[in-house]
Amino acid sequence: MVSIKDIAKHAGVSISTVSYALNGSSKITEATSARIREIAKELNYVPNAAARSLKKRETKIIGAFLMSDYSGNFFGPLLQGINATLNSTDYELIVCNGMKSHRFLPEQVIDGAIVLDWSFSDEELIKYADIGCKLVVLDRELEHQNINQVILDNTTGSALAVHYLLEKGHRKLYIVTGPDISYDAHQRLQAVRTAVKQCDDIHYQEIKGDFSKLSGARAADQIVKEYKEPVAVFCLNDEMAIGMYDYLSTTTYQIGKHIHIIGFDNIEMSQYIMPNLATIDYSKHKWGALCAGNLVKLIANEPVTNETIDVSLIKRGSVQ
Amino acid sequence: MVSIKDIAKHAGVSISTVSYALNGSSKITEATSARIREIAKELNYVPNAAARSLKKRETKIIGAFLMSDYSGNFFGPLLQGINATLNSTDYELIVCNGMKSHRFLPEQVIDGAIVLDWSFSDEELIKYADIGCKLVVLDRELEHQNINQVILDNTTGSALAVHYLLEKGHRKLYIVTGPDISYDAHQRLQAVRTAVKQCDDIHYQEIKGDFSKLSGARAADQIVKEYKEPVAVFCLNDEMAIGMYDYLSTTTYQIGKHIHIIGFDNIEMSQYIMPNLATIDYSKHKWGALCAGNLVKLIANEPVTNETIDVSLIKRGSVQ
DNA sequence: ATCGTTTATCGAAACGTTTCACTAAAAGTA
DNA sequence: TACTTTTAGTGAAACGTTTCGATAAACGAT
Repeated sequence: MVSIKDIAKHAGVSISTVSYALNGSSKITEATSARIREIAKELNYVPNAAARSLKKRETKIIGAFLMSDYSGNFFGPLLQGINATLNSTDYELIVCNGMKSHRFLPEQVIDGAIVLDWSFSDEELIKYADIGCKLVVLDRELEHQNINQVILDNTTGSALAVHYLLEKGHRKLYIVTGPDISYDAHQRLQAVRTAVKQCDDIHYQEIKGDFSKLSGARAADQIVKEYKEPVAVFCLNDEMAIGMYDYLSTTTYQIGKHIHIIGFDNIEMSQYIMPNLATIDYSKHKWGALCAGNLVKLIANEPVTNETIDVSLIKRGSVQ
Repeated sequence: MVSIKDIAKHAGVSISTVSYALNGSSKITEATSARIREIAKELNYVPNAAARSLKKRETKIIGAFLMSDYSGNFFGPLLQGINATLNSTDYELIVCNGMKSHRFLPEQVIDGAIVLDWSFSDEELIKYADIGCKLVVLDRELEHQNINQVILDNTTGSALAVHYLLEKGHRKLYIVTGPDISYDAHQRLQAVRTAVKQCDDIHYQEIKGDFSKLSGARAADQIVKEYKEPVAVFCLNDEMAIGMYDYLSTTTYQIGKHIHIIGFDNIEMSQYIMPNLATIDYSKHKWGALCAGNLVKLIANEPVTNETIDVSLIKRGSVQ
């Protein structure tokens, strides 16, 4: 592997001169600078990232830690938003997943991270922040010098969904919950309970879910077994709603007639399945752009403030 | 940041002893080894990745370079397959995208890469392979000591699709092509031409596409404008077929009746849209697992052979 | 007791950069 | 001319590891 040292030898200058020249320092005269660049190109020189980051204590890489299964529907637009912002900086993005890559944070493989991943505990993230890691969290609230939050307005979202169902006259409500560790699931559920508490003439029942299609299908199974009259179901994310569609397509129950369903997230699929899935929408692109921008500022020690992403109701055929 | 040096000081030993101890060398007596580990834990020591990889010339990270827009439908299962294999090794995966991260290869940020990304030219990849990068390519053929191929059987796939349409009695065929730079698009198109050449009683027409939904919608627009009798369309990927669905839903033309459509890839969405999209399937999970396995072997300088992934026809309602 | 072996530890070099402090020559100033 | 200032370049230390070769102590065998 050709190093700066080889270039120095070829050019008959010191290695520091090469370093300065290659980094465009004005200390070096244009003539030698050009000659050095020339030689570097000839030798196919490429800087060694490890050496550079060892010395400079930065890598110009930021990581996105996303919940683990790459079920892309949800993350695609978010990552696009992140990249849209990052493209005008000198940072680049890597997407990480799985417990093993947690090491990237303390080992300084990356300069900062965007976290939407329950496999990190709050304690773990704080530990990393304590040793200087810069983090933007999308799925929890954490007050720390080195942590910024950009979170969804889950509370409003849930309220919108529940009120929509009530408005439509539904009085028999099911809710399919999310995993216990998920902050979003927790917030959404709390808001549902608050909204429901205000009406006393309704039948309300919670079914345990975990944000997966499969758990949505299971919930549908339970609902079908107990079925007596039309019901409305609020799935705490679209993925579970789709699982419910899957299951119901094997039965005679019709969505939008016997069973009314609303989801949360407005993933791409929700406007393709039939009937289209009513849901809670928010701009994933904007979310990504915002968190990336904040992370870059955080790394540069510029002031940043926590943000909340607005949500809105999307009425579609699955709720009549 | 606490380093091995701090531990050495605290333990009253040399830094080499600490290094050996932490790496579990048998040279160090268990007693001191334990004491050193103890101290390391107390001080919250974490190794510095840059320093280590500078010295060891490896990072234990492998990169997946995927075509750039994270439209997850396609890549999700592939990445899951890759991770399934990698989980039993000491490598971990990062997903990279965009021109900027090309640097990861020559700068030795990663030990190897899986490439499915037309933003790399063949020449560029060969240049990297020449300087020692280990690569598995999924979207081209490249013979090189440091490159392994795991590619799709596009030819069979296209033939299956065309014959299916012919079998169903269709004689007016459209094909929506892919981007010029894509090897897959190219191979699929060639196979279509070969298949079509064998029949002389058919009307055959190519429409330019680029694998995006939008280009599918545009193609649909053109087809509708020329419409006289029922036609069959082979979109070279599912994404474009879905764009076609989008467009046609704004018209009175019905899929499976006026316009028959088959795609390629069998992405998740294709079994949710109505009518379900006929397509060419292959196991993305297996594809991922295979290429990851080969890459790990390649890095370890074990022998690997190029592979081809089998494809199969999936008949669905979009073709009658 | 003596000599060779093994064992536990250490010192120092090396990986490829960046950057501070320095120097010699050139240029500017009075 | 004699002085200061600027310019262009150099040397060496440092970043945090790993690892080779050396060393001293402990151990066995004779």
